Amino acid sequence: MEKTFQPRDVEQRWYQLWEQRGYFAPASENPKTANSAGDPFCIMIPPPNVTGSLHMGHAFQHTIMDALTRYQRMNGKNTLWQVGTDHAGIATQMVVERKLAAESNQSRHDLGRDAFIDKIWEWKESSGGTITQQMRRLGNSVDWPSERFTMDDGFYAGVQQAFIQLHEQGLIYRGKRLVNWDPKLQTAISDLEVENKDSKGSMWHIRYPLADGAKTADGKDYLIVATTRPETLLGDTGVAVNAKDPRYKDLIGKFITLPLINRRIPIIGDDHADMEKGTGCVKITPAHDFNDYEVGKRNKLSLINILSRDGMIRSIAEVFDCEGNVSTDYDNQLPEQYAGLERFAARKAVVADIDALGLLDDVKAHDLSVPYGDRSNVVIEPMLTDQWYVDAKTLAKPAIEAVEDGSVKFVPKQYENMYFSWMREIQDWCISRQLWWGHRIPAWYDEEGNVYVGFDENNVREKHSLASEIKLTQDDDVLDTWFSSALWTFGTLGWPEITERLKTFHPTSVLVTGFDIIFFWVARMMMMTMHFMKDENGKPQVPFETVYVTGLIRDEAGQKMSKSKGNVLDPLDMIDGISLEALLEKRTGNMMQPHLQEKIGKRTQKEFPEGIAAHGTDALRFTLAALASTGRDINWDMNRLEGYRNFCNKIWNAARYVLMNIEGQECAADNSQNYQLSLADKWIISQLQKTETAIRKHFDEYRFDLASQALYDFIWNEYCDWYLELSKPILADPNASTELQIGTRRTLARVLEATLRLAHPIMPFITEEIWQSIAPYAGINVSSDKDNGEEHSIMLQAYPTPDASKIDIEAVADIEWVQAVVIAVRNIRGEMNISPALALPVYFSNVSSQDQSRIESCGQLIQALAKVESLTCLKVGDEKPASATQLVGELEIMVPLAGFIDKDAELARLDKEIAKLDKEIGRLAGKLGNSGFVAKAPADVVAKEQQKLADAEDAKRRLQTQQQQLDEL
RNA sequence: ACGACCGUAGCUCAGUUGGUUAGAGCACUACCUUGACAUGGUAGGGGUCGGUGGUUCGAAUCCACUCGGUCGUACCA
Repeated sequence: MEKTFQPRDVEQRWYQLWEQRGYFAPASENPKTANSAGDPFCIMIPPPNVTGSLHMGHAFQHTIMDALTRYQRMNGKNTLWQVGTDHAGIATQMVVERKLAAESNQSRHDLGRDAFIDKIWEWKESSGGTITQQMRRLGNSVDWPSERFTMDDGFYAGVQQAFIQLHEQGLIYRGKRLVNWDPKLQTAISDLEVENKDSKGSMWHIRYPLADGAKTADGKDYLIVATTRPETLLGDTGVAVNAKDPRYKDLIGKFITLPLINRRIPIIGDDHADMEKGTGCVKITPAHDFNDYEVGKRNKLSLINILSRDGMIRSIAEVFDCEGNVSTDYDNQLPEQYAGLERFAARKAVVADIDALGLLDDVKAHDLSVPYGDRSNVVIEPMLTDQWYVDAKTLAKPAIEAVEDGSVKFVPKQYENMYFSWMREIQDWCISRQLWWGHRIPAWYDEEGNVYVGFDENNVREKHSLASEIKLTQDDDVLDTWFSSALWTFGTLGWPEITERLKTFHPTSVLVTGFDIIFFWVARMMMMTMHFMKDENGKPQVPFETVYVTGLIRDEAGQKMSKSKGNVLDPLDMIDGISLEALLEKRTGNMMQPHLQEKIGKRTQKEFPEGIAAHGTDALRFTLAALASTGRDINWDMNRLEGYRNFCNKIWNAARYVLMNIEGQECAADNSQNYQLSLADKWIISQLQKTETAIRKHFDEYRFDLASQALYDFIWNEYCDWYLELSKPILADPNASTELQIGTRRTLARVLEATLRLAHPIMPFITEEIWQSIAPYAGINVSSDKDNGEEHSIMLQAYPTPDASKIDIEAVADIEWVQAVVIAVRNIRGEMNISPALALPVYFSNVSSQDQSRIESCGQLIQALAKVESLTCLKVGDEKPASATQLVGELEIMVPLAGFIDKDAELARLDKEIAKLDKEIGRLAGKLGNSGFVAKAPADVVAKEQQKLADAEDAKRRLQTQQQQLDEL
């Protein structure tokens, strides 16, 4: 074995082997294991965006999913980790558009829809594999042969089926509504994709002249409305006042002459107008504001759309009545000076013209939050368009109940509130998008505008008995990407076909995802799945039983990782390492905002002056697991990664030690040899059982941080620090019995072997690599026997199960005593600055019979671990040498001064010890002196405290005696 | 404005239903190349658990208020 662990050498070798041998497939589909396949366990991957590459958040979630999958696979479950990618409508379309523009200076319109979609597929074939390769590097045990893509034929058919069925059931409808419109991408987006940003703007107060000579109560011939978007006045169809407002209530039913355009619009009474707020008068623009839209509907106001789809002022407005039908109630001519003006330029022009007319009453600075498209980063415009909607309220009902009654559980639980709050106020879901890349809406229109829904044109004609001469055209729009990913859990398993997999693995077991997509994805999967999937009794099936919600991975300063901040870390760079030059290129090359380049470069240089060292996949995974306390964001810490890389090396070297000592030696692998277990053997075996219990519990409770901690603690602080050291004196002792040495070798091998299995779900590679060498010494045959098809991998071994009968309480107590004595001697050595090379004579006094027998049975261990030259027990009455003293319970441990201990140093050390005890005694005495405590605290607690006080007082007394004696010398 | 979460050692984080002297890793100090490992060993230093008040015999833990931070939702004529 190499002296240090070299992850690069082992990782890919094992991954390829696992994949080739089909170890990731469900046991039920492997002829060798089909009969013994246990209960199903299934995780659906949140499909990564096909345009993307894996970031630290993926690495984190994938580590958790893989750990769960491997853990359950080793527990004998029939496991499936279903993999796939999402077509990511807008994102992918934008990537390919940009590429097209860069390469041939063409737009997608130059190319045409079909040719453009071909381009996307080409691009997907050539670059869509990035993620899957990265997942292989992370060791993810996903079932590759069944990988799905949301635009695959089978999945596509499922999406169409879902749409058609929902439409037939009246749960999908088409309507003219206000939507969030992205003028740059020219599509509707959902309000979840809108990001509200605070900004400083103005509030313009505008005079609206009253028509027909009407006057306000105080004699004015105008009303004042306030607005942050003055250009929308071109679309005003009313002014609202509160019907209770004494200032204006008499004006209700009268009219305003809209400035600039001389449109005669009614004054209406509506509660939307708040008497306390502003002037009490509100301009109503139903086609360009969500609140006004509702007011308009209530008051039967017309809708006037003044904007084109790209956010320019139209020359001719679109006028509709309150039902959305084309109307001639108003003149559709808009002032020509604004025609074709971009909306923000129009704002300026309108304000200037109003001012010129003397109608600008006031302008005030105003803080407001402005909606931006999260992809396009332009201001979103409420826009009146025809769109398809899902009746979300109906679908949400059972989905809410499933969480209420515990059919679906969130971990941590508090996310259920977030889910409820959204689901209970859910609005109908706009599912059409004006894009080319996606699932095209399976709806056709005849020339009268009648809609027919079906799988394809023929199917539609047949279904509706349409003559072949009737011309049909398919809807141009595609479905929201989340519509298809809402079908993910059952669509990937073959639905609408009822496949074996669907029957076996649905509902799935656990969903691992970020809190940021609970609304986007989790809630929608709940709605769709429960609508389409029913069990044999017709009861809706949930998509998954548990939702494990992860936090975000942030940088070390708690900042979100983003390209524009230049603080993004690539998980593969943690694994393989990267030079500073390459990292700089990665962070600053090909930037959308070149002006940030210098800042990011400097920051990177400062943070990683040497680049990043290679740490290996196992260290990365262990770090992520160790930081995964539930539901909390993680501030990434390179130092922890380094610490856990060292941990990998520690395991490696422990294995090296074990192999060095068992190779070519008898270790009772097949139990054909007699062996005897030492106290140390029994102790480490006991500790192993406890660790197994703890780690299983932690996995079952999704506490990967605690599982990692328990593993780390056992391997480093028990197995390496103590057990390996305890094994040395036995193996090195020429007088030790053969049986005892065999027992030690056997324990070295078997405990390590079990520990590797314990660690495997988190650290798959290093455990497999070592396991292959160690397992034969633990009685496991690992050679591939092609004839009977036997193949061995730690992946397919059983997860360790604790055996309470192997816990030897006495051995544990004995070794803990040994540890205490060894630490006592080491403490003296350390505090007295005695060279570790120097073997010390040690005296014991106040020796109980139990101490006596322990000294006899374990003296050799103490000598070896504390570097002690001789052990001498003093009898009662024997004169104690002048020495440095430590206490282990009643037992006094002494290292004589002669030769190596400075008297003053020892006196000072005793002072320190006594001061510590004094503090303790004071605290305990105070507590026990409190009558309330003694009277009310449980008896065992009081007794415990009393014992502690007595022990501390006794220890103090003896240290003081010691101090006195020393002082008198 | 409302809600959720967070605030524990220099840094990143644990701390189970209230009950040893509040833990870990990294960093720090001293000593050490000892035959698994210097990506290491041994010993040590470091925290009034954001603040105030309360409940309790006892509070990092429960309650109220408060300060700071993150996120979400709402409002924004």
